[in-house]
Amino acid sequence: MSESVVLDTVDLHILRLLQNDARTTYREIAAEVGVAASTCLDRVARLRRSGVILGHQLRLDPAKLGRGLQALLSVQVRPHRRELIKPFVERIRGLPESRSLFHLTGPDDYLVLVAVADTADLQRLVVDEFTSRPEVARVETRLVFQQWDCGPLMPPSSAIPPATRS
Amino acid sequence: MSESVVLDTVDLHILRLLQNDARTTYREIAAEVGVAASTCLDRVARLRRSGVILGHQLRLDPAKLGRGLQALLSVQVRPHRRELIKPFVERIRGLPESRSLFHLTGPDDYLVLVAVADTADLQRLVVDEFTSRPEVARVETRLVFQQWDCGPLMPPSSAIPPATRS
DNA sequence: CTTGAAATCTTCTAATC
DNA sequence: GATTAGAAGATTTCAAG
Repeated sequence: MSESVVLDTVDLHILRLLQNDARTTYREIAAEVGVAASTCLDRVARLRRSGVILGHQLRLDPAKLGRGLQALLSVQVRPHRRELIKPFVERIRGLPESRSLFHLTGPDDYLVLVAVADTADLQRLVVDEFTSRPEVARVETRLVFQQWDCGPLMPPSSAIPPATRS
Repeated sequence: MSESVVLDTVDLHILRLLQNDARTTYREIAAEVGVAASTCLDRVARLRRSGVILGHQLRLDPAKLGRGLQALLSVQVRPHRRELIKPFVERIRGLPESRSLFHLTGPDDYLVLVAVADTADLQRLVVDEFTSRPEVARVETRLVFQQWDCGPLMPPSSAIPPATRS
């Protein structure tokens, strides 16, 4: 299902440009990469079909939407059994405050990134949606001072094939 | 700089649709929301100018790009002084393995989400780029079993104004 | 905010390599 | 099989009301 895909330099160039700005037009990409616009369309369609491209997402500023405070909640769910964790995950994903959720190794099972209005809002969230729940054994809250997104996601250089594609 | 912005129901409706799929056309949005396409264009341009919309991003599957393993690294930087942390942050952001970086409250100063090929790659990364660095006092590594993105980011209902905008 | 027209972009087809 | 150029169809964008 999630096997690695063979990408040539054209695919990589297109991905780099689109990661920089997902609204870049096929004409611009074509001019930059040096192929026809219809080829770019083809390549992007293939990258979508093969699952490399999962979707196009809008990045919003939580602070501008009245959610100026972000926090990471480390959560222990006990007992850690399927019939308990599935509803837990679905409930957390559905919270309007949740931004992303990780299932991790280590003593803390889950890490939840939340965006809230202020510390009072955070307290309400932690108490009402986490610590007061029977399946939640422990919650550790850390505030986010600052967050950075990193460079484009690229395959390791060892994974880049020498020249042509299959 | 990051003050909250007044959004009416049209803005919110547009944001919800675009967060669902950032490639939704203005015609579709217009039909759904019940305004003219040019109004949608206007609204989106305004949301961009006001900083609510930070950009359009392509979501990629790391596993398909030969980075099938993700991990979270909790890092203590000592001493925690500006002249040390700025280059640290810039270096981490520049690593091809880094996906996002958080500066946090609590004993661990930074949390880094990284995507690597396998555990050998992760070990190399941790040793070469973290533990062997003089400013890095401690690193704790946790693997990501699974990750979920949560629902659209929306303002708290208390922040939604009654009817009209300025 | 809307309409409607102009400019641009996407997408398809047929032909080529 | 992949790519191209060009045409046809959509979409975006602008000007005017």
